[in-house]
Amino acid sequence: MSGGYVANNVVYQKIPGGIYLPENPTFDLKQIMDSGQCFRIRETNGVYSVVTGTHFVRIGRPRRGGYLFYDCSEDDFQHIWIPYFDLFTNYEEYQQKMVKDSFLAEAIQHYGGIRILCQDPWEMIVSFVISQRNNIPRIRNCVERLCKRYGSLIAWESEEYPIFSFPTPDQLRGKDLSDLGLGYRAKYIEDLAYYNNEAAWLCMKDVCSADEIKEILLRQKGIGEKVANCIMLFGYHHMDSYPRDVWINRMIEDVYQGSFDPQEYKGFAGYVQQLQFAYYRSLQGEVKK
DNA sequence: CACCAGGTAGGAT
DNA sequence: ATCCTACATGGT
Repeated sequence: MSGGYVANNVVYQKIPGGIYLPENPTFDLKQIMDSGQCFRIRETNGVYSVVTGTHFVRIGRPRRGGYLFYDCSEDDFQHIWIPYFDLFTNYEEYQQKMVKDSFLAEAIQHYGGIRILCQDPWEMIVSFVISQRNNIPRIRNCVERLCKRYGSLIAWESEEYPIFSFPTPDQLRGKDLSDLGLGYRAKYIEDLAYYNNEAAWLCMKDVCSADEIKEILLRQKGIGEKVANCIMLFGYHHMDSYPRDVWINRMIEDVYQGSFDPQEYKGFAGYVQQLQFAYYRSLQGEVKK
């Protein structure tokens, strides 16, 4: 199979029931699922299910190999999933600029399939407010409970497994979130639901500078420097954002003798951060391969 | 029963 | 400005 359709420089094949996309060393769904930037990708029997907004897709690896199969329309593939997975960006270019650093060169060997997803800003705001002083499996559970309780039913992954959208500010407004296991973060999210609707958070990207958006984020209770940087990177795709959490700080101590300047990687510092985060955690035995 | 998890707010130096 | 501590919940 060669040639095919092209959208945003992405070459794909259209077949009945979905889309075939050639496999690519800079796109590994398992690595992305485990990277801690998204909390809603699930894997069952080798099939990944992904939700963004009110869209849902299953992605599998066909027997013959070399391709990923997307269970979606061509329209959704072009307008939802190519942007979501940032497929129009060439991550090999970033990687080539990173190999002068031996730790990053190793990180590419093990986690070069990570990309920076383009996720919904509001979903990132809530998810990363939940993330503070919390661990990744529990963040997942909290997000899932929120969706199940207040999101909209949008699809069925299987006969017994319904898929819910992430609840919008409108859907959360006025709700009591104290029984979802969110702990002290529930109040922050209850208040955030009043600040803006989902579309307003989204279109801020077109109206405001990155500095202005970050400033607005930092004014919210429950959002500090680290969470704001995560929202900027994963929600607003501000690739120069370099979130510093406990792992990144430990890594900088261990690997870079206490000083690392993300400015050296202008334009993709957030990608560098994700590879450092994933690789360093794996070295510390925090994640199982 | 301590300690920890992709931190932050609010108060005291 | 920088340092300190409480903070909900669930898992080792």
